[in-house]
Amino acid sequence: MRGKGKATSFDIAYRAGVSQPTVSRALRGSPTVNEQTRQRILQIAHELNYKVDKNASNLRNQQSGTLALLFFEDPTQDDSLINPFFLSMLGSLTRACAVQGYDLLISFQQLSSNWHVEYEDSKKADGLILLGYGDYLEYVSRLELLVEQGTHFVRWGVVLPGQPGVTIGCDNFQGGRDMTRHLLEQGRGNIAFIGHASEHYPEFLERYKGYSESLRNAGVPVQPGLQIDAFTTERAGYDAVNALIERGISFDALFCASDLIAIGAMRALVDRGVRVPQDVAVAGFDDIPIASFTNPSLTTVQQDTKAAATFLVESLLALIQDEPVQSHTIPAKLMIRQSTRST
Amino acid sequence: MRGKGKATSFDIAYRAGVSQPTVSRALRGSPTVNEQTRQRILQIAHELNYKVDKNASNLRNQQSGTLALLFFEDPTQDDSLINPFFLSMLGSLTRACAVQGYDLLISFQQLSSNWHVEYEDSKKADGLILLGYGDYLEYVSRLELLVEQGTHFVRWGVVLPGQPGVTIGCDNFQGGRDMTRHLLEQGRGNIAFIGHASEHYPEFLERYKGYSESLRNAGVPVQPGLQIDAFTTERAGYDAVNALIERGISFDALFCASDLIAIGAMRALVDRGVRVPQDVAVAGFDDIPIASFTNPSLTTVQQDTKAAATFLVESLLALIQDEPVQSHTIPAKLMIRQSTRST
DNA sequence: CTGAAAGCGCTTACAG
DNA sequence: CTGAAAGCGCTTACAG
Repeated sequence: MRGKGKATSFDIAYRAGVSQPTVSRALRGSPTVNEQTRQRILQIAHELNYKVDKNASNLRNQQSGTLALLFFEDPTQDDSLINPFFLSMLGSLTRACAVQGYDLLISFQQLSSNWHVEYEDSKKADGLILLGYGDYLEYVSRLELLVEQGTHFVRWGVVLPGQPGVTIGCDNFQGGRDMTRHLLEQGRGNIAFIGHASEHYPEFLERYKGYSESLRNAGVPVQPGLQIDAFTTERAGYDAVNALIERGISFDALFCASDLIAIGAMRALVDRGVRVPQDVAVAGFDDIPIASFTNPSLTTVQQDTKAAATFLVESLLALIQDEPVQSHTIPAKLMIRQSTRST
Repeated sequence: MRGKGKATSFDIAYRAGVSQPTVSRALRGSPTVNEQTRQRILQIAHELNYKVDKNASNLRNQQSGTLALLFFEDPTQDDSLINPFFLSMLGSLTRACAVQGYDLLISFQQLSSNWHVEYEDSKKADGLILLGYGDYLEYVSRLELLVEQGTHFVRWGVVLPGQPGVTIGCDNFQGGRDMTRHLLEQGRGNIAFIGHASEHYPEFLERYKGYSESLRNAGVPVQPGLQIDAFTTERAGYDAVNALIERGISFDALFCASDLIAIGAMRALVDRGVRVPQDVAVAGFDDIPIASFTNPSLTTVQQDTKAAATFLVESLLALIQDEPVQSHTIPAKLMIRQSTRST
């Protein structure tokens, strides 16, 4: 049935005894095609295992039916260190795209590369989804450039006033606040915060601000010495806890800015014979799949990746259709497990 | 500088005072273009922020410059349960594609869908990379169909004789054998195997066969009661250990067919007050990033995802160029950590 | 070294 | 309801 090349709409037209444009119309569900004719065409298309050539239709339509996910990371990061949270996002995004009939092109970018000019221009994608970690202050200027260029994009991050483009994010502040309140309720008075708390990492900063607010509300002083920088890796969490202990800071709870940090932190505690949660409660952020299977299971803040992906994709498609789109914050949800049980 | 639409090669030709084909040649590095002319064209292209329209060039070239990663899974799987091992593979694949100048289109497929006919036909991808888990016997017939159709594809899995298509896989047998020998050397005599051991899941089966061989070599009888089915999730590992204990089977080591299973298994042991590794040694397979941060750190078998991705992509590109390609097995590497320390 | 021409496979006004 | 025509932006023989 199939010759050397794949069947084209001309092949179908020939067999159906109609013109090629009629085939195109029938296949695209145009209401102007006679129902019998359409049925015949669909039948033949099926027999020939015909698929519309996307390159041709996209060229003609000046679009691609594809969204590009640009996952960017610091150059220092290793492939295998990708935060499982982003994997969940990736899975959810792929599904959200499929629901809308779009393909997802994925590209891992170093922050150093010029990802911000590559994609839409080459017409491979109708819009960009930006996801990842790295120094916000370094890439915010690129966001401005994207806006200037008229590139369609959405990003996952913290919604800030005056920010270029559309951002979808979880309510990091609320998550940080709720978690800290929970720790206080469990009778913990010396809560350390492990993670960066600067404008370079706005998500972590928001979590820290939520933490600070809850402390203040409870009349507990916010001690700068209880905060220690860490990137979102197990290694960083491990090292941070050791550094904290070596500084001679005493604490009875660790609020870690991510689950990976928390897992590394728990490990450091255990290695020093500190019991979790009896001696020190540990909490994370993200609710990665492994969080309920650590030992003890990890109390954390859930970011709803399914909702996030749906918002990201729908917002991007709206942008592509020149509809007005607002940044949006998704509520965070406390997941209380064993690692913060009362003493 | 830029009007309503993006710049095309005609815009550049106009400004450079040459014909459009010359622009195309200059941009593609044809040696027949005058060097001065080329420089002028490159300069103008840069000024106009020109990018070749991939839809047009792909249509003309009858190719896409894109590889599609079809990640398939059982319908029961949840987005968030994707094995971190596949994330590592994904990261490595993306990089391997980038090295070759290809984009990677990613698609999550249910085993039930007809992923095997969608991609190459619609010219969105020049070839397919198949990755995932699920019942091998269910999809092997689809592989045959792919071969029949002349679809270019490679898959990650177990290399078996007479198998359709090209397969790249890790040496699961060797990994299983080495790990079991290690456990025996640590003085463990009652090693349970947690994971499916049937032809439906060839990777697990190979690991089980390696396990069996090491036992036999050591004169230890292979007891069917010491094997218990489990999919590759923490939950399955957790449940399997409980089932094993409730069956009244005694064991002093668990060789888990994946790290996720091992993590769930360790959790189940701890919940019952069994000490790891003092009472029971636990080993996994995959060496996912978290393996070195579990408590105790997890002894496991490393699959080299960077090598795997390189083989997969290079093999696929060779297939696309109609070069002969062989299936290939990559050595597995023992990673000994705390969870299997001698008692 | 360069240009005029053809064509990749589709979609959509336009005409009937 | 359907067809003839144009054109999306490129690449590559072919001719000079």
